[in-house]
Amino acid sequence: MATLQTYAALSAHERVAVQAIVGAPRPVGAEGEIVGEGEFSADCHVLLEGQAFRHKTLADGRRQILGFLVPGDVVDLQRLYLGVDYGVTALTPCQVATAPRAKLEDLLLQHSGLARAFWSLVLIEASIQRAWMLGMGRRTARARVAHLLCEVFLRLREAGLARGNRCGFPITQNHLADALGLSGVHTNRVLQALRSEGLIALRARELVILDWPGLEEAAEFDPAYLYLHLPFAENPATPPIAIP
Amino acid sequence: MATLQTYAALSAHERVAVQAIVGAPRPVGAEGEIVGEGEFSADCHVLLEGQAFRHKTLADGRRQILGFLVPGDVVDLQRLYLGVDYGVTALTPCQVATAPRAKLEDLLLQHSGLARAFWSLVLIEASIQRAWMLGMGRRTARARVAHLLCEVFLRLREAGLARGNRCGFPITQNHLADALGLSGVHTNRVLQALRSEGLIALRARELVILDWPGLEEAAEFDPAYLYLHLPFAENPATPPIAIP
DNA sequence: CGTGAACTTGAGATTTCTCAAGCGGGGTGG
DNA sequence: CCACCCCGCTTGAGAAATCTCAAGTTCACG
Repeated sequence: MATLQTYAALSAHERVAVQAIVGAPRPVGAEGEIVGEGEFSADCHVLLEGQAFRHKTLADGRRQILGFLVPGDVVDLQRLYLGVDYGVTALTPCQVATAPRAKLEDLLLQHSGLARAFWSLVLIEASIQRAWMLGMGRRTARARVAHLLCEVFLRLREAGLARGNRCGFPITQNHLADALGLSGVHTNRVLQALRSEGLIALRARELVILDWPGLEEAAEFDPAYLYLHLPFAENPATPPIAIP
Repeated sequence: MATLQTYAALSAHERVAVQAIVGAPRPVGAEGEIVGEGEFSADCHVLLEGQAFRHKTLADGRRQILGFLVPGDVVDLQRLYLGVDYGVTALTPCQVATAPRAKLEDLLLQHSGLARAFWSLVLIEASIQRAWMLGMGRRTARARVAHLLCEVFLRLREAGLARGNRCGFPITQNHLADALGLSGVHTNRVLQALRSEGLIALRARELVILDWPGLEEAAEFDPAYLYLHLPFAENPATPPIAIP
């Protein structure tokens, strides 16, 4: 809800209308399946708490991660008019709310503010997908890794999950590899390079941005494609905090 | 319009309403810019005739093609609520219609059939993008090339631009390379392999599918993600036509 | 303390890239 | 009507990036 309101001013009436169709949150454990790959459901889902990722798998088991979800993201808006052709898996314990597809459709037809907000959500999702395509097709491994770290950090911060220049980071190196189209080994080596250059610290499921401008430069990162509505400063402060 | 109706039954009233806001078609020559990268416009555009592609470019000039457009596709639906973060370039001479963004938005709020049709368009576009991500991240060069050929052929056929097992193919090998995240040289070598295996013939801007089942297998292709509304047979016939 | 998942490291194998040069055909101006 | 030219395609060969396989190592957790 917080997220929806970011993309369009919702009237009190609209907020109530949404709450009226949303079912009780369902908890999903870490590693748990939020949506099975290709699974049917009469409900759309919203991630209220926790982090998750969307993925597709090839016949031989190779997996591609299609995106990471943070609290406030709609898990399977695609179901509004089509089926779902991917799976969604929890990275941390999650709370997932449901909304019946048909009722959600009615809501969008009746409330222009909601329609606008949901349109923005899909369009931004598509925009992020295009940024990933550019990265996988044309960026070096180093730039790709750096770019994804920038993206995840900003999105987590927008979701209120960062403290200063650090955030929880439940994404393993193999997840990163599957998201970037790299092998786990190579991803590991690139991360070590970024660490040794003093750009980041990453361990124990926590990411620390040590040099944001440097990381942005390594990634050729421009946050425009995320369409963030930054209530904070444009860039995360690179704080005068000593490396632990 | 033909395309829109594919995804939702439109009433006569709705069809008239769309036609009322669409401006005169604008011709764009081959290689011409339909939408400049990041360019502002108060109009959304529809490709009426011709073929085109969406692309993004990195600072050093490396280009990633994000998708190919066939007649009936909306060029920049993203403009409905966001700006556009890519360019669109014509592959062949095109006719492009315009619709003022604000009027299009009103239309979608007033006509549920239109809303449904346009929602389907974005959702399918996003689905295709995910399929490309899977390919770029996790498929071999050979499977990637084969997959794209399958996709383009089916989409052109749906647009009425194929005759039997052949279609015009204005996409150069460098375009394919930029779409697949490969180099031009390597793309060339993969195409030669597909030719020598008797799967395709590709020359003089025409693609001939010689062995559809074989090509599908090479690509691990499943057309579900295209959400085609095939009025024809499920698969293109692999005809008993001799290789020219 | 024991354990397992995640992370590291090394080394050789592949894929894919880059550079560089030549070929071909169909479009066009003479 | 034909020769020329350019763009797209083809080929070769060495270089670079990345992968795979196979062992460790570390650390959070029970």
